[in-house]
Amino acid sequence: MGRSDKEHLFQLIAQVAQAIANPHRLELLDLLVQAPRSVEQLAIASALSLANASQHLQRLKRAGLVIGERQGTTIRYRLADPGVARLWTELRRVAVSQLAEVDRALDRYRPARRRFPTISVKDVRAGLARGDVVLLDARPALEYEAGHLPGAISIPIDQLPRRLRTLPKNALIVTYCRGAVCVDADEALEQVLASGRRGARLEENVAEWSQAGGRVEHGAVAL
Amino acid sequence: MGRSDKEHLFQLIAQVAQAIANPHRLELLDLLVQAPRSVEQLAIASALSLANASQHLQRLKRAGLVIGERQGTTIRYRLADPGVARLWTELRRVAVSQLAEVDRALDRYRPARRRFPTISVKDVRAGLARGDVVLLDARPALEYEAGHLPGAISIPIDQLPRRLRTLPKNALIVTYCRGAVCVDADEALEQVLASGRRGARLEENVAEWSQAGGRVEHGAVAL
DNA sequence: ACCAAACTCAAGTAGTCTATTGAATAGTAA
DNA sequence: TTACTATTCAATAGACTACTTGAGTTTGGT
Repeated sequence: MGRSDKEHLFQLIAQVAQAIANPHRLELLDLLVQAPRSVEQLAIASALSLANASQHLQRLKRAGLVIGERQGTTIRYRLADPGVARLWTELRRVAVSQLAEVDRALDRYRPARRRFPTISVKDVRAGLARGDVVLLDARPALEYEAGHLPGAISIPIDQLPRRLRTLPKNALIVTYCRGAVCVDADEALEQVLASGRRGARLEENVAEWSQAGGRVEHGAVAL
Repeated sequence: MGRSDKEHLFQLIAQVAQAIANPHRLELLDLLVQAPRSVEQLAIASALSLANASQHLQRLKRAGLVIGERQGTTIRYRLADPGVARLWTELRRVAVSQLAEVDRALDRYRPARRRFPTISVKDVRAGLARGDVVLLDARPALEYEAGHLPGAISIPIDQLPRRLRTLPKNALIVTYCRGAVCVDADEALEQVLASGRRGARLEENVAEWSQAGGRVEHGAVAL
């Protein structure tokens, strides 16, 4: 139990940090927080070459952050533990609050984020209980099926233009997506507001909702 | 708001992760979670050369994780935000729970950790309220002064042999130190138990106690 | 048995990170 | 001014990391 044991311990913990110390691997994690996926799906979603995505995923696997399971001919990767989602959330929070540069990058990526109203988890819960809030999940159907907020309806952002008119006129339409580093809910909210409806954005994602004690529903899109 | 803005955003967040992706910088952070210190103090405590410690600290500063303030001739580094301590805690938790290798390294660094009884924050609170628990802070006095659990007494591990007899015989002696990656509380507990007293170790450190809603006391050693 | 699909592996190059050394700077004290 | 202390800076060699390309492996279908 000397210094070399201590160094070894910190060395191992640092290896986990190294695994998340790469922008592409963070994007892969952010995708996997939403839903398990195959290597090819992940490569496409993150605009990586197949071999590159595979290698990044293996690095995450070696660090114990994700698990890859063979399902017939494909390999399905998923988060190894909900703690991994918490780690990613905490990293994002620190980065956003401590580096002004990250805040500026967020403004560039999500130019509308300060213009639009936001709403808290607590107020959404109350609104759902009263029945005067409609929760709109703007993510791809795949992610909605893997887990969504109770009572949320699935309208992937690319389907919203033709399904906008099905939304009630008198409710508050609350949009959400993958969370702080995702624009889908912003774009959905833009269309909602442009249609004359009232709306707000929930900043949290499904993982954060769940961490805040919220129940998560699974299963197919209700039609 | 295209892919390049998204890539830039992930790039910046990854820079924060890179800052913690080094064993020496993690050790520096672990020290700074306990108390602010000068470059020289940090270099000595982490067994780094002065120039090397300085460079690592600057990297942490650039990532917004620590702040360095000139105080006369020395520069005092401290955590930039309590969120940084949470990030380090979360990283440690994920590493310990997901990598069996980390668990083994912990066993080597803290061989007694499974032999000795542990106690939860909740039970310590109750025991303190009843008055049948003595809380022993085994860290250096500097760290005790920067913040300790309410009612804890300071007996740095190197002073324990000669102050052991001042501890009551009939109370439960609960030891704590910097947390999961620190052996001081183990060593203190070993001596406490060897003296025929009852004892237990608190795994949490001051930062985690505080995150769990506990109050933290500041100020000099009570004699 | 053979083929195709979905991944993984190996090797190479360009780029990045680390620790050390010795020099430079900013405050303090005489 | 000068000397001294605490810290930072600059340069460098050696060690890792990332992405690409092309070849290899495993599974399922025909």
